[in-house]
Amino acid sequence: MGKNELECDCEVIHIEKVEKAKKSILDEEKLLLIADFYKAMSDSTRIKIINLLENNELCVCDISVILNMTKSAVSHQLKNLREMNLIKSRKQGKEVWYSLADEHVKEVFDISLEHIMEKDDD
Amino acid sequence: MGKNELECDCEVIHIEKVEKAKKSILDEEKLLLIADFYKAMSDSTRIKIINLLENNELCVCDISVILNMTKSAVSHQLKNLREMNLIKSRKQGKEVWYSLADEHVKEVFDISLEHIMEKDDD
DNA sequence: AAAACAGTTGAATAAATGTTCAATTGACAA
DNA sequence: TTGTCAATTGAACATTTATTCAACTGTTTT
Repeated sequence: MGKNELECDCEVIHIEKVEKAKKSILDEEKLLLIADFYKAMSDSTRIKIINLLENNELCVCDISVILNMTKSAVSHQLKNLREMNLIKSRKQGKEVWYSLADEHVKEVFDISLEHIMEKDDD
Repeated sequence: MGKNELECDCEVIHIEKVEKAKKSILDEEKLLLIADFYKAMSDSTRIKIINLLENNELCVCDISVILNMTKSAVSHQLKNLREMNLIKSRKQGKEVWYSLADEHVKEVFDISLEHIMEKDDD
């Protein structure tokens, strides 16, 4: 009685299954990092940028022209991607050149592309 | 004069780089699918659900108990995941059992976990 | 020093998204 | 049939997020 630690409105749960599942849960912190990692790629503008930078180093202006967006909008999204360590930048004079941070990003992108293509076959 | 096809406020672009980059762009349609795929995993509740289902088949009630959320909130997110083909369900009596749709999901999850762990080392 | 330009930033607006709440569906038990 | 419970649903609300706009940095050029 008193305050139930569960906010769930369930009567019956499968105790053993729940206990087993609880053991395989990752740290909340890690899960949040993973969610943020995906969040970085979950926007169409950002995924287009990643696609562009997969094999190219480009400046903000170039990306803006290709995506037909203002430099401001692109810059905001580049900031997002930079903060998530998905891309890196290099300043040269007035320009800032962007490229992917590492091979991991490419790997994940490619695997999800496979996933998408596979679903297309259905 | 006339309507410029570019909304970008740039004066100078790097034509060759831009042309080369344009050639490697994937179909807009595919890019949107990939973004949506990531979107499905970009929420903390949904990523927790995926983590739970990685090695377990659970019903809505179980998940609600473990995540300490209402069945309604969980059900809404399960619907999202189902519509994105990340999970599948099986009805048995009054209960609905959920599990991951296929190995791809697991793969992508594991690779991004690696990615996160690697960043931790910095 | 001043003008010009690439890029960034913060605040405001507009759009998308997650959770809550109340009502509903479908399966089982009495 | 009636009641109960697992699960789903739609609408409302609250929060997050993307883009726009205007102002601002910092670098190069004149």
